[in-house]
Amino acid sequence: MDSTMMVREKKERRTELPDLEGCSEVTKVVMRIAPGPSGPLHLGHSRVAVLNDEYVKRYDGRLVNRFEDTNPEKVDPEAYDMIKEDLAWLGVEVHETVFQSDRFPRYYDVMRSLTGMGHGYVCICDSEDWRASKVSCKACPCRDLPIDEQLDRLDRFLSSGYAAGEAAAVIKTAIDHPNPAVRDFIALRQVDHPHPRTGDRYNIYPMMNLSVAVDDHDLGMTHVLRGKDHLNNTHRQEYIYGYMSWNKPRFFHYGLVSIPDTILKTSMIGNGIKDGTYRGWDDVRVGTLAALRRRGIEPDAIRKFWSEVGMKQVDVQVSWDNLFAMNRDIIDPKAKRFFFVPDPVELRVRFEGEAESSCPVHPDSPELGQRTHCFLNDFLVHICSDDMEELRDRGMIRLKGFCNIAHGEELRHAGDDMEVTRQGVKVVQWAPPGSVEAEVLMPDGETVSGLVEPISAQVDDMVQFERFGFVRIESLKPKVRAVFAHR
RNA sequence: GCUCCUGUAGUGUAGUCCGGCCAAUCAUUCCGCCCUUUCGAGGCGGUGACCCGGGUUCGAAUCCCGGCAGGAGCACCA
Repeated sequence: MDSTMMVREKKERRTELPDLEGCSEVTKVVMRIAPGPSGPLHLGHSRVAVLNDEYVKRYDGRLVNRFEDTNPEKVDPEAYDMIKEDLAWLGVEVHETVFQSDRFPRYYDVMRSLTGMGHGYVCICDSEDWRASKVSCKACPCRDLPIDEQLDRLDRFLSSGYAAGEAAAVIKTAIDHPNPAVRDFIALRQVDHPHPRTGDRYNIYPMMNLSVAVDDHDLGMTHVLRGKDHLNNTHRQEYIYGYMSWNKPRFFHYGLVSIPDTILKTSMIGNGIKDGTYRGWDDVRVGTLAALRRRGIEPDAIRKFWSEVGMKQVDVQVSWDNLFAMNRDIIDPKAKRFFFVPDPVELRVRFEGEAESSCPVHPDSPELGQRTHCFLNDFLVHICSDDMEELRDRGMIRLKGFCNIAHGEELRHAGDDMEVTRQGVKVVQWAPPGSVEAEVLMPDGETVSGLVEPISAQVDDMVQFERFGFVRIESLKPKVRAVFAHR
């Protein structure tokens, strides 16, 4: 029998997203990502960016990046560019960029229409009272005033005729809606705080349910992907679609993401930077894309990762192991190998004669050549203190690609018979003469110091420090500095 | 409290709509072994899951009912 028939073909790992419903019913798929510019993107944000981008590419659609900068107190002016960089790095192709802060008059117009149709009101009640009447399904005194009066109030409100916080424009849903989270919601509020992009030209700001519904409609969204924390917002926005007789996009809600021991909250990271806990947005301890980039995580690993997680409504607790495994698949074939010796100790070796060491730059790619070093008589190299202990305990160790070292009266070159490795002698990395100081920044923020052989790599390259892990080279001079990715 | 959503191995995921081909897929993790001058890669094998209880049915991860558990929302944040 043909032996190849016995071998079961390895199934390809499927990371394909399921088809998106409703794509056949529209002429052109239009989707969006809607970041709030309060900081750069983190791993959590990358999920919706990747999913939208994947679908838009699959269906040859259009992707809009809409900056949701409707809360002037939360906007970080630098975030606009940081987010653009993050998206570009991820390989997300944005066809159009929209700023909500350019569209305030449009939101006012829609609110006027809604109010004119009797679907909105301007409430001047104390906010506590308004909320309290809502939970007991009762209309506040403002809600049922005649439309003319509501329109007068709205004009006054829009021309700053009220003090900040005194009035708010509200959209009616059903005051006795069984779901308290869906009853009447605020659409416009007054904030006397300058906006990074519009200064003090406007002080009436839309709440997301108004601006999002208006924009999703105006920009022709066919499919909207969002976290399930927006489930009730979707219900609220559906009232606006209904009142305005707009076609609704299809909505999809995916579950929330958490990653053990990882901070994925922009505000928390921002605070940590302010109080000095973190060194910046790319501090390796945080979950920003900037930090992951610095650690040598490839955008394609992130894309594959989210494609596999998909869009289920269940909350997911994802683990770094899965992401790292995907990253390793990508970088392993192209990462040059070098010896890095953490916690180095001297190894003075008695030797007479000439020898040359030789290790492949990459074990699976011989064409990349060898790393070689020449030795004449007694020599001095460095090995890791743990391996020195092993040498003492066992009496022998092998310097990878070079020779065996025996520990007797003195340390001596013990030939390079590789048979010893079959007897359990450890093969270790070592730092030849001419090695330079190196520091590896670990994910916990600590630094591991040591020696690294002269390396033929460039800044930003991913390399593997043998028996240590994959690292990204951050600088080569005056000393080698690298950032740890994963084993 | 109210409303909504969801429950497949440690983790992620396939299967659930249209019951049988599911003694449940793939990946990762962990543990062995093989290979390899790395604790990387590769190969082989193993541990490990349909939340619980009823019902319908010849047959249920899949349909129905009831529990239970987890999550989200009830903001002049997004």
